[in-house]
Amino acid sequence: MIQLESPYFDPEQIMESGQCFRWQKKDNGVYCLVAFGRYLEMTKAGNITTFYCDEKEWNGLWKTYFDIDRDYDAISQKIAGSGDAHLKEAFAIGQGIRILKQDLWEMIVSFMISQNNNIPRIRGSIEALCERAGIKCDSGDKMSGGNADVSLRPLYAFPGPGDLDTGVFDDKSLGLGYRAPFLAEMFSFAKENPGWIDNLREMNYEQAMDALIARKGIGPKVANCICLFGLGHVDAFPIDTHVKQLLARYYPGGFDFKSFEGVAGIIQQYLFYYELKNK
DNA sequence: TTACAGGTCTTGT
DNA sequence: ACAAGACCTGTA
Repeated sequence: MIQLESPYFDPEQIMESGQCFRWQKKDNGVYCLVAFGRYLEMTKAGNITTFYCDEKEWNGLWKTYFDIDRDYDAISQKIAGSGDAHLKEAFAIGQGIRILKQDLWEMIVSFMISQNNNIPRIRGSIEALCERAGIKCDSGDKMSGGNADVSLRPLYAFPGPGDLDTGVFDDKSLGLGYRAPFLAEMFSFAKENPGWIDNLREMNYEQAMDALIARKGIGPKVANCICLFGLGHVDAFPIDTHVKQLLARYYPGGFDFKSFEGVAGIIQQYLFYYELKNK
C-alpha cells in the first residue's frame, strides 16, 4: 500500500466535485474507482490517505492520475494572499479537491453524456456503457481487508472506440436520450481516425478546444471539461449553469482571471464544489 | 404540472 | 454575431 499525508487530498470531496463519474463510496467507508482499466481502493483517516496498490503501480499510473506532483500548497497560499473572500471560503470547504488527470477518451465520452443532464443519470449511462462492452477491469486481488462488496464495485473498464457496436446507442435503457446519435458518431469517428485522440494531446489549449468543438455534441463547456480533466490544461475554466450563477452572484464586476492564470481550472473546482454544497 | 439537470444544435434575425 | 426554441428523461 501507499500512504499520502496531505490536507490537499480528500476522496469524498474529489468524488463530489463532479469531475469523475465512476468513483464510489462503499458502506465500509472505502472509496473505489476504475481508471485506465485498473481498479483501485482508498481509505482516508485524518490527513492520511491510503491507496491499496504497490509502489510500481503507484509510480506508473496513480501518481499522475491524482496530480501528485502539483504544489497545492502554493495554490493555497495564492488564495490566502488574494482579496477574494468568497474563494477563501470555498477553499476552506474543499481544499481536498485535486484536478485528476483522467483518460482522454473517457472524458470525451463522459462529458458528452453530461450535457443538460443530472449526475445520477450520467453515472448510470456511463456504467451501463461499460457493462455493455463487458471488458473486465484489471482488479482482482487488491481489495482492502478482503471485504469488498462486489455488487457495488465497478467491474468493467471503460470501452474504447472499437469496443461497442454502433447499434448499442439506440438502446433506450442506456438513458442517453437525444445524446445517443452524438455518441454513436463519436465512437465511429474515433474508430476510423485513431490518430485524432493522439493529436489532441500534442495541441495547446486553444488548438484542442477548436478540434473538440468541431465535433457534434461538443460545445464550449464540454470541451473545457475535456481540456481540464483529460488533457491537464489547467487554464480551462468550464462555465456551466452553476458556475454561471455563482459568477453572476459573487463576481458581478467580473472574475479576476488574470490573478489566477495557470490555476484557473483548479479555482473553478473549488468554486463549483462550494456552490453545490450550499444547495 | 412545471422546472431543472455540470449544454448544444438549428434556425431566424 | 447573437437570441430564442427544441431536445431525452428522471427527479422533486
